Amino acid sequence: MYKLPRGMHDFSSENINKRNYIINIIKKNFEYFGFEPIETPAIENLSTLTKKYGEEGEKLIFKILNSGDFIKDNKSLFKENNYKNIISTISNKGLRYDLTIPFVRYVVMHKHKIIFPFKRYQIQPVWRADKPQKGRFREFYQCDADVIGSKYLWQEIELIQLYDEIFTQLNIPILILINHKEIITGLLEICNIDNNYWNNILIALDKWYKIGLEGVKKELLQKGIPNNIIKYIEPFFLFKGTFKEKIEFFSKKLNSSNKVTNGIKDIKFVYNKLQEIGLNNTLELQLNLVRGLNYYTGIVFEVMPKNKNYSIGGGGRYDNLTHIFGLKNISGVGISFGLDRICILMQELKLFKNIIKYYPKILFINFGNSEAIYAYKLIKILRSKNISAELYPKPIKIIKQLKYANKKSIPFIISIGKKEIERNKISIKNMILGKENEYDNIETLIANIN
RNA sequence: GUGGGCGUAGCUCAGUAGGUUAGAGCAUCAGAUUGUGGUUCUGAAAGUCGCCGGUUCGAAUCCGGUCGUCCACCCCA
Repeated sequence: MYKLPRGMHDFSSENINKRNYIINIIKKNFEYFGFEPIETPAIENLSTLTKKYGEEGEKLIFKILNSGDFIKDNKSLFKENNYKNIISTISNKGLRYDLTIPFVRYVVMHKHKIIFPFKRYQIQPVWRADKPQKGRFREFYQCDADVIGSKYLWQEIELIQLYDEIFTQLNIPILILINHKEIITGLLEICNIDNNYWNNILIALDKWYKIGLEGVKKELLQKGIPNNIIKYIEPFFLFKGTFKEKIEFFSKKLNSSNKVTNGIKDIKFVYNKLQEIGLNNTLELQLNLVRGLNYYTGIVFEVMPKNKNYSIGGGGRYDNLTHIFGLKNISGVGISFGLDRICILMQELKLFKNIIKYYPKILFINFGNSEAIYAYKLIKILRSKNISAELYPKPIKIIKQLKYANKKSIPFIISIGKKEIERNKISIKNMILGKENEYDNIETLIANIN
């Protein structure tokens, strides 16, 4: 039998309808918030894709083989046994890995005609050659909204409102976690922790909600972080309290660091303004929220469904991303929605109940060629009035045709046979109530079924 | 990239001390005197037991490999 390549999935129309429902709400709000759509190609040059991702990321990029007979021209190539050289000779293109890098590339390429700050959104699939597991596929959609060219915190405030609004409309109660990169790095500086340890510490912290405090401590010890340092930083991550109490605690204990002070100032600003504007969901300061080791530079956020411990969205500010593409001093901030996980979650929460199936509303029974012509004249009128209608393609037994309607949950059946044509009536059956009605013309029928 | 579970009909699964012709339910298709559904009844079709190789007189069953899948780890811009 046929198999799909690893990590690839077909989507049924039911899936698509559900996904479109979510996408429509996201898109609508993106646009209400002033973001404009762009699309970029699935394939980018490897030189573009590998600008930021580093060693680990590069392994996860799907590479596309160059066309032509590259063996003929590089006879000695495979004898070298150097994987990197071989790859760079036989492949210079790859599938995009995320939407941010192509976006930054887009901004740099089109900067002459872009009005800054540039607010764009992008909803497209990305591909990663990762080993698939729960909620992780090799092809999946990202929904990103980014602002580039403004470093003011009002952008952060707006993006949090965007999260708040969209998840409210999707009926998903969430927790919006927020943190600032400089609070953590400042803390690490105060502890005099060797730079070489930073990555390991950040990675361990990022797993907090997954493996818990003990897990994080264990991993830190394993990575060679001295126990006294763990003891020192522990209270900051354990501190329980309201948003305000946390801010006070951190700024009092860590005021020796400019970075921390700066980070707290930003967080405070965002928090206070949002309090005044008002949010439907809870905003929480969470020091162990890390996200993107060398990517984000300022405020970072993450969205978790209430009472679940996984993320369905995240983002943050990145100051140096355009820099690597040669565009200096341009700050960006963005958020992303995990479409597939949101879909799985909504299924779990049974939030798809009210989504209309896109099956035709009316099925015409096929009685034969001459009756079908008569039917099609009515179908044309119905379709022009935005009522979906179809004719059963074969003049087979009526029982069969009705069974088909049943299976597809088509609510109405119109039978135009010799009887009806002779009497100049239209007979429509409501499949839910089991009742049949007759109308003199299609206009009164339309008026009555709505 | 590392480790583990799983792979039998379209779907959910039975089926091992290795032994004739591999089963069930649901779904599908056909019929129950030809213009009205969901029920019921009868019947049919459907599988190279993921694939390749090995052990054996004989393999769905044991062994090796491979592909797919699920889970955990690594990582997640």
